[in-house]
Amino acid sequence: MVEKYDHKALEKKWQDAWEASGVYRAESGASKPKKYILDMFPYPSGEGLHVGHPKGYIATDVYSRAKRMQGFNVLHPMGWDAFGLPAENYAIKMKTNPVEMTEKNVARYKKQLSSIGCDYDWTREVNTTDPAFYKWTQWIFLKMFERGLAYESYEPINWCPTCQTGLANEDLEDGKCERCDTPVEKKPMRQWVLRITDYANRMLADLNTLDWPTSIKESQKNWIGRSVGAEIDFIVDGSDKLITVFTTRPDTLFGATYCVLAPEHKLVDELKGSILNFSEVEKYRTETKARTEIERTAEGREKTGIRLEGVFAVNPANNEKLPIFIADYVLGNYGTGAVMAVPAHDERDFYFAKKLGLSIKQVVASVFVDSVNPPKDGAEDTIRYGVILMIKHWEEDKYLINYSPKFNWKCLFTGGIEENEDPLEAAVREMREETGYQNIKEIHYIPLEHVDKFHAPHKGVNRVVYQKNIFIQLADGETKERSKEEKDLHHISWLTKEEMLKTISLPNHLYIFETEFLQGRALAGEGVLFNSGSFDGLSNEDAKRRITDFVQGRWVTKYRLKDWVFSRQRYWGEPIPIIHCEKCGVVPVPEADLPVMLPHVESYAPTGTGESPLADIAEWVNTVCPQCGGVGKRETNTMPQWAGSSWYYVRYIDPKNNEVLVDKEKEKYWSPVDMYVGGAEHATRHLIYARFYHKFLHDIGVVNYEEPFMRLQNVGLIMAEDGRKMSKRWGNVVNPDDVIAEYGADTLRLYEMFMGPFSQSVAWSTESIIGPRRFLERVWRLQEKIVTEGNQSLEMILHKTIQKVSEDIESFSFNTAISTLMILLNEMEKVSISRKQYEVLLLLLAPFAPHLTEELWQLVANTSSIHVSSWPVFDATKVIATEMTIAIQVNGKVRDEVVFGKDTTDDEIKEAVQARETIKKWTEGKTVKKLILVPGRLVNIVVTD
RNA sequence: GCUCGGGUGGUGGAAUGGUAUACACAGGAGACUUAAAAUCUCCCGCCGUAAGGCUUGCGGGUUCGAGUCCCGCCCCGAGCACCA
Repeated sequence: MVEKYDHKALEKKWQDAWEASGVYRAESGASKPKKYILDMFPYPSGEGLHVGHPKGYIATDVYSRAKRMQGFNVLHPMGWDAFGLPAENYAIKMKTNPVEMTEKNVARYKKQLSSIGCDYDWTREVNTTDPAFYKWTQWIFLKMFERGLAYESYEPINWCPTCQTGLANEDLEDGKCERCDTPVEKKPMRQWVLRITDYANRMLADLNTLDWPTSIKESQKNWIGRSVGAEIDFIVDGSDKLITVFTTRPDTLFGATYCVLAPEHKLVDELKGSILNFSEVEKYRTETKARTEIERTAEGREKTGIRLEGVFAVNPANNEKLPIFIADYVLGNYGTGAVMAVPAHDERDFYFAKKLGLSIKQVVASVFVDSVNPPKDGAEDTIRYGVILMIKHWEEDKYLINYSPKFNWKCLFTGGIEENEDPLEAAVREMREETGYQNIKEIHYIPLEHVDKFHAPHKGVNRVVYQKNIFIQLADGETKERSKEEKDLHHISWLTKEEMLKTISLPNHLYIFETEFLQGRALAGEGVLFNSGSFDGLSNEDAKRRITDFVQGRWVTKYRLKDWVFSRQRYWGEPIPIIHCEKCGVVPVPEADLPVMLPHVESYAPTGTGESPLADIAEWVNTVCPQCGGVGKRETNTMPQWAGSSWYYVRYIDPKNNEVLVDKEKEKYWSPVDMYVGGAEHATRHLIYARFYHKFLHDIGVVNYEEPFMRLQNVGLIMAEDGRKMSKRWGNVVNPDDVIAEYGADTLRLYEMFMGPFSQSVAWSTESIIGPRRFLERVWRLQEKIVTEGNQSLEMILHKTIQKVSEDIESFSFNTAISTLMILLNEMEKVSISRKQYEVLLLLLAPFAPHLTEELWQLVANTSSIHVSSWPVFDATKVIATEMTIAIQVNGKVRDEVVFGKDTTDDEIKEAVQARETIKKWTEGKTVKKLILVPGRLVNIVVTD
């Protein structure tokens, strides 16, 4: 009888032993292939960990242990992202020093991580608040400054009135501060900005080289927001001023009916003298400024704007004079801050034009291709002009449907326009011929023309018909008798609007009918040009370039991504290493003087003046200008929390180097990160910034590779049992210390990996954790069953398990790896096992349950650690089956199964399955039409009556 | 609105176009026990006494065969969004 599984004693024992022996230390420059496995380092908060936090750390621990056993030199470090607002706010609230507080929190985090059994190489620990570390954060800033990538700006930025600091675009969520949910204001102030937009294109292009989740790549694509279009100059009539617009639809230039400037556009001031209603314009601009971003972009908000009276823009395509507006639906900080408005083909311009009664001119026609008689390749295109009529009843809200039995169409009425005929006349003529009705109360164009394309078989040509769509309301029910031919061709009846929508069978006719009821719509899609001078008939895609060239426009690429607002008016961050000198201006701190230490202050509270608390410390602020030796003042803004986290992973490679940021040879060996694990919420923040930093470091020769993280896995949240997020506020937090005390670290680890797919969020279950615990106890008790001669039939499942567990760990499918181990255990319990067989189970389980397996490993007479032992090798010859189970289907339904020897021929199988009584029952009296045999799997007998 | 990802038992979930519901939890029955816990054995998608039928959000399609592929819709989650 063996001892009971005592997780408490055993976990403590091995954690101490591992620490003493340093088994997890990574050695640079070893001859072995490397794996760099990384967690997103935590911000050590005062609240400690809940069970959700370690999920990702357990995963990298499992992965790194497996990789070490598979013969890799593994780097698996951990550190602390300790600067930032939460620590500072907490320090203010608790009236403590953030430095001391950080030390205390780090110690607590480290203890908790160790109690989970994580295999970190603590000799490489980094901390962003350590001057020896932030020296290099400042150094990178200096290098960016040198290259013009860090610059001062006075543009209005996002200001959080609660946190009392400026914020980057990335720090907002729906126009609110991501930290405290306060709506941000626009505040003009001096700030430091990083030119991240210079890297937009490379960051977008290189996404293709990364093995990252699609969702993260998509988020980054959306965030960078590339769009390709044209810049086109409109001359302001009677002046030398130009309005340069950016558009992705230069093909619609002939349809431009007005121009819109952003309210803050500088041209408004330049044209002041010519604008007749300037005071009104000023009023509108003031109102706009007062609106927050949220108000301005609120869903469904009516478009507002005001015309600049007395000035006109000239459309370079046709020299038409167009009115100019300012409107806040045009943004000052995107494109050129000015647009050409094409209401027929842009939804926003359409609503604005409708509201202000501006003209709408269609220049692109949708093309509808007939599905029954599509145009034939090689046949000649002939152009025709036609009308399509929507006819309304003289009293009721009913419409005339045209049923053609010959073609089986249920549609509107159509006809051709004869030479020199007015389309409206043609419409009336066709109506009288086809319906017999005579008198008209109202007739108007439905404001969207389109093109129909089909093949006319009797002529052998393809027809391209430009259709004008026309609405007619009858005056009365007077009819004239139609010809027999017309009567046969057009069966007519009155339907309600709803019935029409259900009945009309041609998509183009349905489209016309709907358009009339919407009172027009913007056509944003593809089509062919008309009303566009010599460009008529071109596809709009072809027309884009040609019209841009025609008006000497420039083909350009724009990004949604904004430059990174990099200064914070707060205490707890890296000081920006800049000195302001009255004589020399902005002067960088010499490299030799780094780090610029963060001084101790009496009060950390933000000043709210746009200056950080550092500004109050005269002895720190006042310094000497390194250039002229005169009076200098230090920059008092600090860096955002993201600064340190944008490059920390490089420092783990060479954490103690005082000469350079990282030794380039060591960097070459360890980089890039092979596996990076963390939350999806970092998609458009940390993961964008770090890629930008890395590319910069590559450009200045500090690192060897273009991208920092080759593979990324997202960790799904662990929710509380009530389905909500775990939070003090809800009182639903589960503390890992309690779980470890009751079930042990190995059970916690196994359970968190078994809960479900790794990247998916799941609710914690107090009930389910018992499963993994029972499993470990059964593994523990299995040692009693070891005999000298193990069961040979076990070899097959053993090797299948080796293969499956290896693959599943590689793909982060830990839940199925564990279920495979459970299946193996179920099988092993049924038979006698050898020591070697038991050891395979232990080795495969070791990454998940490091303590238990280490103990058992040494109990069954091994002396070295299981965690430096070799991973079991999969032997394909061991999994060749001697027999196969064949399922028998009749018409796709499983009716029986039979076991055959592996050498049974196909013909033997086919014969045998049909001879079975269980199958005859289903095939009797029927003809076997077909027999499908899937080797090693099934037979499907297809029968008919 | 655009772009992704997803929808399978009571629950968490599994499934290269080839026996849907593996593995686990919960539940039920039994064994051991004075008893309970722990452990072990068996049952466990739905309808049906059974034979059998039905079942992967809904509706179509391709196929000998569809959770898986294609088309249309509904719902949930994520990112972007007055971005011209």
